[in-house]
Amino acid sequence: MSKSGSISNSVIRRLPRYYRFLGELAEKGISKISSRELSERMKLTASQIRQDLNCFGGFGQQGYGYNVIELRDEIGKILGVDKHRKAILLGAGNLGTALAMHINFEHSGCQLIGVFDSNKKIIGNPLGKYTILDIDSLEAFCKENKPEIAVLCIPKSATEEIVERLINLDIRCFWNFSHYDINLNFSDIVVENVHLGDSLLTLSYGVNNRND
Amino acid sequence: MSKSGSISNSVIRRLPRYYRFLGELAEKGISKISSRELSERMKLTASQIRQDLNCFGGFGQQGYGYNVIELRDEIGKILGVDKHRKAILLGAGNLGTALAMHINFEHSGCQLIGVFDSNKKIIGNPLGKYTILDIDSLEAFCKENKPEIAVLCIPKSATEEIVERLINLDIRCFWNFSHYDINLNFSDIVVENVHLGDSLLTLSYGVNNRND
DNA sequence: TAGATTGTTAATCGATTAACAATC
DNA sequence: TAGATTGTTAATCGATTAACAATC
Repeated sequence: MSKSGSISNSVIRRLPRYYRFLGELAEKGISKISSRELSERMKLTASQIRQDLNCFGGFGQQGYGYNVIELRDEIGKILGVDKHRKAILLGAGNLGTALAMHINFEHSGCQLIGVFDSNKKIIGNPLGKYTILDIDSLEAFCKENKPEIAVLCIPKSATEEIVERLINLDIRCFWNFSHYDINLNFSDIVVENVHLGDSLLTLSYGVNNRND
Repeated sequence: MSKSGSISNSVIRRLPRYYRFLGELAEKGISKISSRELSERMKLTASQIRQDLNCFGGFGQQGYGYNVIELRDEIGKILGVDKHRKAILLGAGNLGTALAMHINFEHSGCQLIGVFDSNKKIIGNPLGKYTILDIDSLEAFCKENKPEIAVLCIPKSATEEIVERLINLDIRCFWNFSHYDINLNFSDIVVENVHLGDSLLTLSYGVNNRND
């Protein structure tokens, strides 16, 4: 899909934001945009935008700029939003509930097919369009449904054991909200960590050093 | 507090992780660590650790290494975990609830003093140790309590207006979970964005390109 | 055609890694 | 003292920015 072998992480992390901004432009009915215009809206340089996009191909037209919808769709394809990869969510606490209810998995290339918890008091309860499943049925469920992605909203203490079980079930992709640093000796593993505690501490640093 | 004028963002973003790892080492009763040992546990280079730490001062001892508790405490001070900056949370939906219940604000230099929502049906309800306050009382509350930080767990559509109100109330620090890109013409503003949608798309890219 | 704007190469800047003298 | 490991300088690497020829 990409021009060269591998794309730098810095570029990849900017793609979702391009995708989002272009989507908003399209909604506003703007059909054409130049790298300069886009750079002003996104507060980055036109050079960077052109460099980033050219990692994947020449999506623009000289003298004109970029077609908003076309470019958005191309970036969507690069991100894989058109895919339907099966995902399961572990941990139906407040955070797990928030994600299951409000994250648009379908528009992000995923299909959330099951929500698990270990708390007998909530197993069987509805959670939006899901029913909370017993973590004890994880193995049976995965063998039947073969999810590829696990969303981890479980406490740190439970994570190591759960990750091992998930690895044994051939799950290699993790959206990790637990405080546990997933660190495995598998080469083709994909982990996206969202460490909210670290994020708040980063804000705290900023708050305490905002006149530097 | 810092040796030189300003510390690079890359360094700052690693500090919370150092803080966390050192805390875990301390809990395990490990009192001394070298940059090499720490680098192996954290999967980064010893050079980088020494460079990072020396942005703030010489915390180690040649021939010995670093005292775990001492170093942790120093990094804590740099991050401002000993502060008690007042914060308010806007939006008591699933995500706001998750944060109010599970984030340890006190250990991150903050003090959560109020939770607001606009939904009349939930105003007055308890939320952990808080009572959900009416967003209409935001101005009165802030004038009396003078919070410095706002945690935004509100929908994108509401964010622009709320941010303007918060700015007028002298709030300059934002932990932003809304999909709205805060982009203001104030120089001393601090924003930590947590864009969960972007995060999932980044994972999606990884899932779809994991053999590159 | 002239003007605009891309795609791409070259220059700059910053961050990471390596090396080593200082020193505990 | 000898060994270990830091603090710090120098070298390398990668990412961003600038410049400009290609071209619509």
